[in-house]
Formats: sequence, C-alpha cells, structure tokens
Amino acid sequence: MGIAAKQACCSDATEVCCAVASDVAMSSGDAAHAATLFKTLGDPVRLRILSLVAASDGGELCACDLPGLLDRSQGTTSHHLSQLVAAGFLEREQRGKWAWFRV
Amino acid sequence: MGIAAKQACCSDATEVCCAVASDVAMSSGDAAHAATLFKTLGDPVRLRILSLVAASDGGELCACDLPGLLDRSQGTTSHHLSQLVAAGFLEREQRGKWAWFRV
DNA sequence: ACATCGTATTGATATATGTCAATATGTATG
DNA sequence: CATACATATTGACATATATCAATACGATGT
Repeated sequence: MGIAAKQACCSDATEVCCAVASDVAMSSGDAAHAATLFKTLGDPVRLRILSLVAASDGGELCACDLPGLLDRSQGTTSHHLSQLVAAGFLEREQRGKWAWFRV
Repeated sequence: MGIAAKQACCSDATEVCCAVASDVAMSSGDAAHAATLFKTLGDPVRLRILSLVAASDGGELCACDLPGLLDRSQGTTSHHLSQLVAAGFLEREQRGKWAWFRV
C-alpha cells in the first residue's frame, strides 16, 4: 500500500528533507519520448537495416537492395525506412530514381 | 533490383576482394536478440520503473509502491516488473512478503 | 489451521504493429 | 508525351501487447 516510499525518507520530518524517487525520476513525458526511440529500435528488421547501412561502403545504402537483403517485400522495407527516418536514425537522400540512406 | 551492392564493391573482380555489407552487418539472430532488449525498453511504464528504481533510496524499490507511482493496476505493474527481470534489467529479491527490485 | 496481506497469474479486450498485395506517386528515358 | 522503373502509400489481416478485473499463490502473524 505504498509504505516503502514513506519509510525510506522523511517519515518523521515535517519539512522537506530530501528528494524522493518520484521527483528525481524521469517524467512521464520524457519516458514516453524515450520509449518511442527504443520502440523504433525494437524490431529486428529495423536493427538489421541500421547495421547494413552502417556497414555499407561509404556508409550509405540504396533502398533497392533491402528487399533482397532482408527477405521482405518492397512495401515493408519502405515502411521500416520511413520509421527510421522519422525517429532520426537515418537520413534520406534522393539520387536519380534511387533513394539512399545514411546513419 | 539490387544493383547498388554490386556497383559498390567487387563488380569487376572474380575473387573475393572485400567484405560486403551483408557479411559485416549483424546477423538475423543478433538482431532478434538485441531487438527484444530494445523492445523491453520501448514502453514508457517500464522506462519509468527503471528510472524510479535507480533514483530510489538505496537503489531499490518495493513493488508495493508502483501502482501508486505509475497509476496502473497491481497486475499491470507486476507484469512489467516480470518483463524487466526476464530481460535482465532488474533483479528481484523477496524480503518478507514484499518484493524488492534493483537495477 | 486460519485469516490477512502482497504478489503473480489468468482471461478477456482493445489497441498497436508487422506484413503483403495492390495501387499511387514520382523520376528518368525512349 | 509515353513508358518503364524505384519508391511510397493504402487496405486488409494476423499477431503481439498493454491493460484491467478476478483469481490463485505465498508468506506472516494470530
């Protein structure tokens, strides 16, 4: 019933004597923001995309290679690329009719 | 159609001259394992639990405080704690009838 | 043993997400 | 302009997940 927090600190003080965990810990907003970043990394296909881009020659990779490398449809790879770009993990550059991505 | 990978490397060599991205990049197994860890962190409630434990006095927190701190039911908080323990982010210790957690 | 309190598990439900097929958009080239 | 090709978007569907209420489990103390 929430006794522990009181026992740990300030149980006998009438004034504020120290910070409690709920004040020091990250806010709900911070947690929500950070969680979206982790969630973006929480898919094996997206992790592999990041790894492939980072390991590619020149640090960039063409979207045209991903369906073959990942064994996923073109639409699916495009979807994952969009998420990685939206989260700021990848940058997109259109060169001719190809789309290139770098970390 | 996957032309870029060939153009980037080895296009005119008959023998192996350098590593291609798909060999250097993380394997599907590695990606799957890492993704499960990120997925565990990809929930705002679990991030807040980790933060609260880390910020708690003595670095440990009683499960009894979480429903109040997180505004979630007892069953839900227990569920998240189990996931964090299973992923190795938290350790659980039973003391009396209370369960205490540390990072 | 019994009653009580804290925690874990189960069942149910709503929402989110990964996936593909199909279609649309856009970019170069005949 | 028309055609072909690369990428993005949409619709549909199956699975995963966060959540709660209810119940089961486990430990304490009377």
